Amino acid sequence: MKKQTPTLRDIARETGVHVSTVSRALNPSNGALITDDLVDKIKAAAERLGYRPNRLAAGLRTNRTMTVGLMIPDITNTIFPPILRGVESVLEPLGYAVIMVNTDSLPSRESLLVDVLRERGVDGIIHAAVLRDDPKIIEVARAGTPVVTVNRKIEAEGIPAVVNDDGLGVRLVLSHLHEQGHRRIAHIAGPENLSTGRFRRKSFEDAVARMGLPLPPEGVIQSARFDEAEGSRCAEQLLVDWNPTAILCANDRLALGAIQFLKDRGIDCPGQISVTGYNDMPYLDRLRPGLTTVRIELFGVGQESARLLVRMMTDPEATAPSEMVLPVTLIKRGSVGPPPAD
Amino acid sequence: MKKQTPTLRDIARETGVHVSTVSRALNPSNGALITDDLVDKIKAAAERLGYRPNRLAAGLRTNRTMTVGLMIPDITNTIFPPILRGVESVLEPLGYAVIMVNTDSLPSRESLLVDVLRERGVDGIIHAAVLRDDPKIIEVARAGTPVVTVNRKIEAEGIPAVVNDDGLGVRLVLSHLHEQGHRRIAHIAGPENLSTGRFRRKSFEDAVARMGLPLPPEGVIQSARFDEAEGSRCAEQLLVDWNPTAILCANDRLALGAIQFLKDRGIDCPGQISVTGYNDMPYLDRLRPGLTTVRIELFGVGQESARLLVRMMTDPEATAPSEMVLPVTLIKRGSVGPPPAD
DNA sequence: GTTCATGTTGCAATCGATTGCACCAATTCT
DNA sequence: AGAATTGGTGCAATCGATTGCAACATGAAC
Repeated sequence: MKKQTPTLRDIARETGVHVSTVSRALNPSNGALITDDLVDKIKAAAERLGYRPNRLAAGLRTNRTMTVGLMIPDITNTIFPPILRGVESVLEPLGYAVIMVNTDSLPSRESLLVDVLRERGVDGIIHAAVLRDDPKIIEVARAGTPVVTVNRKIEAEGIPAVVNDDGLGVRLVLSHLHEQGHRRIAHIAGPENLSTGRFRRKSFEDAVARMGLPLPPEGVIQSARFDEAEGSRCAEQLLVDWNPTAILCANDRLALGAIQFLKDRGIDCPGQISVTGYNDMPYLDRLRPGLTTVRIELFGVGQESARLLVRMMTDPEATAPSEMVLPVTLIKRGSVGPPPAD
Repeated sequence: MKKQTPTLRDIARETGVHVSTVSRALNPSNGALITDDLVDKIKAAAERLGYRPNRLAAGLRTNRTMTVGLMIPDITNTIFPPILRGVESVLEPLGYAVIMVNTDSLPSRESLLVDVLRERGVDGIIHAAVLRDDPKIIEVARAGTPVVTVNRKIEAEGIPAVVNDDGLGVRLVLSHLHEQGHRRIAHIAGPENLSTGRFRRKSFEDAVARMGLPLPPEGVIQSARFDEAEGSRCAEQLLVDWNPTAILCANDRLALGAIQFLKDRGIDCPGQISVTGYNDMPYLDRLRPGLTTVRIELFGVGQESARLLVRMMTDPEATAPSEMVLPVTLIKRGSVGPPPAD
């Protein structure tokens, strides 16, 4: 009843030649030249039988499966779907499939999932969930599997990274706030174990210092996670410890949480306190107030990382750029206004 | 430099037994019993060498790759990430990996992507992007690959489907609108080639008829896509052709588009026209007005479909239920109010 | 008419794990 | 004590595609 999928053998029998000939006819890059007539005949037979190559078998022999692994923290986080589509947009036309896994930013899961990918013989890994300390992926990269990191980078390890220009993004927001007249600008920083969190914080502190603005230790609050609840908590903390006129948040979700907190307290945004986000999640323009934020190139980041990986996979000797920085854009909406007239 | 990953052979050499023994020791279900001492010794050696099974090789022999395919229209559509996580939450602990592909609801892509999955020997497919006419997936199912459809179903084909109770959802919304006093209720229907679109429309028409409400042909507008632009277009059309006091949209994005259109025209929602959505996308509660909608169980749908698929994959003889209907909830927010006092 | 180059195809090993079967040893049964 | 059972392990074929090498045919060169 269930008919077996046809193999090279079936085509060989059908056309009266050897399987190796069929293999070469169907895959010109494989080796010797086959007579045009024969090639046509074989291709016709393959078509007729509905032949589909068995990538398991090919992969076993060649060590190339035409599948790549994509590791992200959590696909329900709105910034990742566009990245995935970007990755797919370059890999799929080339014949690659992608196995995606969610690490939830848990080291234990990450380690486990790397194995899941390796067992399936992925040709390379795009890693968008890099943690501060990440021995496993480094080991994999050392063992010869091409690895590209996205958004976050592994310090000092020769693994290429595709990132957005976070330094610029933070400076753009800061300048905007400064122009509006803000001087006491606080920061809700992202989790310490994520390089985005650390890097944006450092960019903030550097830029603030360079602009000569005041920044007491209480002016920066460390969040534990990139979510709304943490945003609310940190905003409250800020209001207790300091009295900023603006809060620059390390991402949109923290900003949404902060704004929610202000609203609950009856504090007007942007009337009394301005708030900014980072990433430009979808639908942010429909909120009240619209969130002023930094747009990063998600799709582009996905594309570039995939292109980089393809280069590494196809030419192991190619020297990959260690870092690729994509531009960012400041998106002005309603959550920023001039500070209250004291 | 690049060290080869260890194989069964390496463990066999290390422990002085035959590879088949190693295989059996590491995989008890495989066959005969091995002495406990030997098992321990082999496991220790495997651990020490950092052995990871090569699923390609195993899959080639057994026809089971512990990989499943997940087909969705577009992961950037917010309803799909939770479904994916639901699927993953049951498959991953069982050792399955998932290859996800985006069809963009294009028949050509769908057909191609089914092949992408089959070439990689997936053990089953969860299909959340079923089109009205879908010969390819039917063929695959007939050939013996377990297939489960999600949200949308293939009529009359014995392929089990996991769906939300759309009939109930539509009735809940309609009753709510009716209670608020609405009598002229229009519908922006989803694309005709998607079963969600068709089914919700039918549910709407049936329920409206049963409630004895008026429904001229102009009261239902057919959208071409589930997106905001279509929502706007259809809303405009409705206002030209009829004058409803409420618009029941086939999904949230259509509703958002409709509301945006009303806002642009200076028509108050819900003051002059009430609007409802369907699906309960994230962040809808933060919009102005908050969107009244139907919450469907996305994560749950993912889980159930995965459970169903696992059953089909592990026990080919098991009779799968043809359909599994999950409950829905009406979520009341600000976009619905009483109709204007004429 | 050999010899040699060239082009085309077949042969067989290989990738790593699984599994039916054979085999041997230790135990149990009669 | 000899036969039969059981438990534990090895042997070798197998899954489907790839690929180095051998083999052959053809035609050119001398």
